[in-house]
Amino acid sequence: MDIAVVRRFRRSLRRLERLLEAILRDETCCHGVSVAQCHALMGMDELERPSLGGLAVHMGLDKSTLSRTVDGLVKAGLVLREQGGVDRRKTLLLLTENGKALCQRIHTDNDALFVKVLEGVEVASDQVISVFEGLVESLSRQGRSAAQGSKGCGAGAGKMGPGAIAGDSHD
Amino acid sequence: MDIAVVRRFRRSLRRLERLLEAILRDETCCHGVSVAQCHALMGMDELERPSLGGLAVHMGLDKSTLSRTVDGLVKAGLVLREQGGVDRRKTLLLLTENGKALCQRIHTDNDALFVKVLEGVEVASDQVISVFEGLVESLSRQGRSAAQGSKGCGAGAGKMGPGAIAGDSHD
DNA sequence: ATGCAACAGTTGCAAACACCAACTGATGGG
DNA sequence: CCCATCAGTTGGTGTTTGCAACTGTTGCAT
Repeated sequence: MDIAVVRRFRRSLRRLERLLEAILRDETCCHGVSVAQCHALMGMDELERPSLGGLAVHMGLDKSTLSRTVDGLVKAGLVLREQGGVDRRKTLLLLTENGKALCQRIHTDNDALFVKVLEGVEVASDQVISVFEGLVESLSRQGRSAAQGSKGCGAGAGKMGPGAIAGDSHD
Repeated sequence: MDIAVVRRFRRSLRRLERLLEAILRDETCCHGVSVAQCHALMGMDELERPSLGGLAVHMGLDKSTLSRTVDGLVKAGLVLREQGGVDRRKTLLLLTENGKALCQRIHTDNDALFVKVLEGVEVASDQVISVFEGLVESLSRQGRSAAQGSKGCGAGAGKMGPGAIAGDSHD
């Protein structure tokens, strides 16, 4: 494979990283909640009454990190911790009415933004998305052996080859 | 445009964000320098003896942030601050021999990783890259027009740094 | 030349986010 | 009954970031 092509790709990826970073940093961004909180909200929206640990795995975060993030959401009245199930260790997370409403608003806004983004690409949107999904999928596979090796980072699987790939990616 | 398609895209984007976050966090990642430092190194490799401010704009970072990041690189003997040009306010940044060598290593490793990633996608690599570049480009445009007014987006001049963008995207 | 606005960079300060380690309480096998 | 294990919380720490304030430089206009 042509190295120049790879370099182009990596450069674009760096650019995307910075763009996302900048976009995320905007305060109007999440209608009052922080970025991490917003992500957690989206995660809860995707899963069905997840446990804290389950959501942490889903999001690739440490449970302690998520625990604190959820604290904020609970304080803001957007999320409830539901205890007292069969297993009293578990807390299930669920959105309050306000939480659901906020999710809706966030979705609406972001859908609008990304419709524009997708329309701004010359290629047909479904194609763009297919390629993008394929890319993320592949990165996920490759990245697993590269990054996940170092420590038990959430999802048990891990297996970890001895740091073989040392992939920075953040280059 | 079909909303379901947009949602799929957004979900993939969230996933990518988490993946990058996780990969970047790997300590073997940057051969001893931090992620931000590594990015700065790459930026200096792309530009020709940039000033601190110039690199900050290029990277979409506040000059203060970059100043501190560069501090670390200078301490590590990877970068030199070159003063005393025509304009004595400016400091030009340049890589030392060690810095250049590190850049090389980082490039080599990452090229290897992303060759694998690209090979793992079913579509031809040049196509993947074209689509990806188009996407990043479009996001950059949309992001820019979206807000621009909200805050001083770092490097004053505005001119087009990937600075302030109002949309969430971090959803 | 002098005075002043704009610029380049540094430093002080605070916030967000992440991880690991240590801890508490609940579960369940031996 | 005891102890390893699991779920979640809390304490501590590090990185990364931005804004505000400050120093020194430059250049323009008076």
